[in-house]
Amino acid sequence: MKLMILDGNSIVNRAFYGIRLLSTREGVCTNAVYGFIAILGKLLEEEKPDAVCCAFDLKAPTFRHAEYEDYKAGRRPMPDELASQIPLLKETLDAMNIPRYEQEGFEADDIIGTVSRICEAEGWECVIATGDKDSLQLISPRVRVKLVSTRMGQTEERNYDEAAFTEQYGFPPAGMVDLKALMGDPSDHIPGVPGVGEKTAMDLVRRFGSVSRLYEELESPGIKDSVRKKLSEGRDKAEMSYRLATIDRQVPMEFAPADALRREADKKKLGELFRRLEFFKFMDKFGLNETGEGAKGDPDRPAPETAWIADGKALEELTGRLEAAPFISVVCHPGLEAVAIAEENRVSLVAADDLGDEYDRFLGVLFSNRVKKVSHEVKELMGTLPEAGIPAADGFLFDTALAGYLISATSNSYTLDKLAAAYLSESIPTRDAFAAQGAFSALGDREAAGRAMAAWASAAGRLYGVLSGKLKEMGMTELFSTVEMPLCRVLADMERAGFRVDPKRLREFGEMLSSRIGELEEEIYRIAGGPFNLNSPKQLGEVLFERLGLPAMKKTKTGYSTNADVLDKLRESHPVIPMILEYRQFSKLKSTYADGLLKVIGPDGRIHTCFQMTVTATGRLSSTEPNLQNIPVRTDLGSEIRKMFIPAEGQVLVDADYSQIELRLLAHISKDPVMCQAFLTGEDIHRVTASQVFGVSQDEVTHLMRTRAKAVNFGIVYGISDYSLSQDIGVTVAEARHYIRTYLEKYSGVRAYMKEIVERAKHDGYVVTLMNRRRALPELNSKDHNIRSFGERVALNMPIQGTAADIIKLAMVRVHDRLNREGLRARLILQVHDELIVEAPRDEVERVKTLLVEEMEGVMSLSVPLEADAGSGENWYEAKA
DNA sequence: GCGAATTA
DNA sequence: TAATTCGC
Repeated sequence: MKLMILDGNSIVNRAFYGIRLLSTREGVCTNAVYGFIAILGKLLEEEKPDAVCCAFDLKAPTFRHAEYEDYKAGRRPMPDELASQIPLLKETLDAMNIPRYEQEGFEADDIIGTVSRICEAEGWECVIATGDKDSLQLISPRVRVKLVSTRMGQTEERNYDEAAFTEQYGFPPAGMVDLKALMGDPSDHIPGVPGVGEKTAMDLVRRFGSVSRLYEELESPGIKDSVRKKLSEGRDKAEMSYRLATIDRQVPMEFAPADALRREADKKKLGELFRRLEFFKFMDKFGLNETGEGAKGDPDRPAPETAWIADGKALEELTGRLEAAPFISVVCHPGLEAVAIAEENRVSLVAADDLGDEYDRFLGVLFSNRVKKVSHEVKELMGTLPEAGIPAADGFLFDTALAGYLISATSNSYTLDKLAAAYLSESIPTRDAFAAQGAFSALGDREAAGRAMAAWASAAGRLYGVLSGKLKEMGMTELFSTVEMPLCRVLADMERAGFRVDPKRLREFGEMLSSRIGELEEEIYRIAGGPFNLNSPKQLGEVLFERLGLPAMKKTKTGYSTNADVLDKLRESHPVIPMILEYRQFSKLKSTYADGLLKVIGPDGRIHTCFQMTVTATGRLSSTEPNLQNIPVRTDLGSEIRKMFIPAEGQVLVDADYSQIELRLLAHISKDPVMCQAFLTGEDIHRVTASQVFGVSQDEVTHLMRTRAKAVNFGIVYGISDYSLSQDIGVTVAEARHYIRTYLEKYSGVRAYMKEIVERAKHDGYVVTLMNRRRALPELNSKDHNIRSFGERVALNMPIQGTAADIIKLAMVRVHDRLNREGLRARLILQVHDELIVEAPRDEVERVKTLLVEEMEGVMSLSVPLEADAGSGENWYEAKA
């Protein structure tokens, strides 16, 4: 029989320092518990012990403190982020039915020593899992030690039995105590013999076997005089150290190995705990995801009655109820082969195969404005419905993903199963359970898919109650229903419309780039003295800083930095540098833009980006597959790409953008008189800033001053640090700090705002935009100065950037609405944070320009005007005024 | 500062 | 995964 005993404190420590900080969406730190469970799982799998238990230290002083007051005095206190996890870990072990032992006056090691002694006595094999070497002294024919370490989230371990130990140390395990008695252990504050280090101590233990023998034979000629002197002077210390280092194997505790025999975990408790800690991976691993009693948040709630709608009569009844219900929730199979509809306490499954033509008619009613629906990822649903002949789905009350995002904008996913776990304490299948291909084909398992869809529909309906309550408490109901929900339709339409590109010109541009890239490559290899992979920063670094001997200025984690900043400083040092910079620019344009865009042109000759509504922490949208929000504009060559974005035949592109929206919002929010004045009189804000910061009149502002002032404005808006600002404008950190200080002296309203917003954020734990969009800021309470500073910059920046996001989103909803209402054929096709692009029939251009400017400027009335400029043209480059 | 894409 | 570069 085999027992495994874990050194709880030691392993949780390794886990904590070996895994980056993780926390739940409510900010509870979980990395140490997570790591502990991962390690435990691995150990159990490898060792398959018959019994498992865990030993912990207690805070109370031990017999060792009585012996030696400095004992462990030098230990750094446990960080709060770890201390808070210890109770969670103990709760986890309890739920797993793994006994834990702790004893006042003793350390975990003593408990381990005692447990292992009892095991030996009873003929059990004992495996000690720990991160510390202290336990190595316990090794015997029946006792092994597994030394656990974690590196970059990977668990590594070394096994020590008698043979392995003796091979490594050159003496038997018991000598470990003698070794420590001589060399000491700074981490435990065991003094050892002064002047005797590891080398000497190892040698002495190997030769004499033990401290007592050593002192008996102290006069032996084999000991150097200097060492003999140290030993004889340090005898007291050696003896005390010996006692401190010796593990007490006689802790008074009731223990029998059979007490720790493995038992099944308490699935209910463990499931609840893992849900709370958001350990969804472990839930699968521990089999806690089956819909059983243990998985339900509310055991009193009866499972909803689920039925397939198999005939016309049942369908008719359902249809009748839908229009009468205050709301229902809907989940669709991605191919629309089936839908699940949850009412208050029943779920109906409707499959295309069962109903023929009636199914399509049913979908028509279901997705009309007459049926009020809750669903998940409404924009995506709106994107698939046109394929089923429903181009204008309507009547969506609530999107659970969007609500989840507004409630906590910094989570990394808002899948329905995660929302159900977080807000209903309920475990439901993931989307794969029904979204897989072919669930509704002849060979598919439609029952299983139906069950999963029913679970989703039912959860979505209940999430509506919970999440809408939270939105209301947080004051975001209006933002949700006047901005985010309506935006689903706007974005779905924009995605479907797409942006036409000119593939011929794009290809030609790519070919031009290719040939220049080829020339550059050849020339660079010739100068560098041989070919290498230019796209590999690692190889480039080696060539530049080793082969060519250029001075390396910056390093990255893995080697030399070769970014544009670094290379630019080396521009004059070697003729190859400008070529590399040019190569970089060209290959970026070619791979990301020329080739990248060609790959995603649809059969309609247009590019359909996908707007993400739940990604950014500030409330902005993001754009993927492809990202149309980072099409080049800054350089002449890059902006060529914009000439390939064109309108449909007979149409024109209209482009409108906000002028300085973020700085205007800063002026409005901070009420800074100087900044407000600048915007009210229509001055050049960067010039004004330069004149303020450099203390000159506006006509005396030089180009360099304006550029730097612009960077400072930019820095304030994006919340960058003094360090990043110094990098940006190429001055020292001290100088950058000086600019910021002067800036805040001149714009004293901004300084006051900064102070106030940080204080409020600290108090509330979050910041909000003008429309009450929220971002939580746990960073402000960090003990790490860098993290706290980051939190402070976010506190300043998010209300500004987030309000800009609110404003343009509302403008989009209104523009979309007005284009439709006024019967125009013009369509919104793209948003780039402060810019809207509309494709308009030639004869609508002027009306559309006016409409865009009116709606964009009229979103809100602030203490400074919101200004938008519109232009038009035959391509994006031309249209951007 | 953030987010996306490409490349090794 | 890390480094780089594009946009706002």
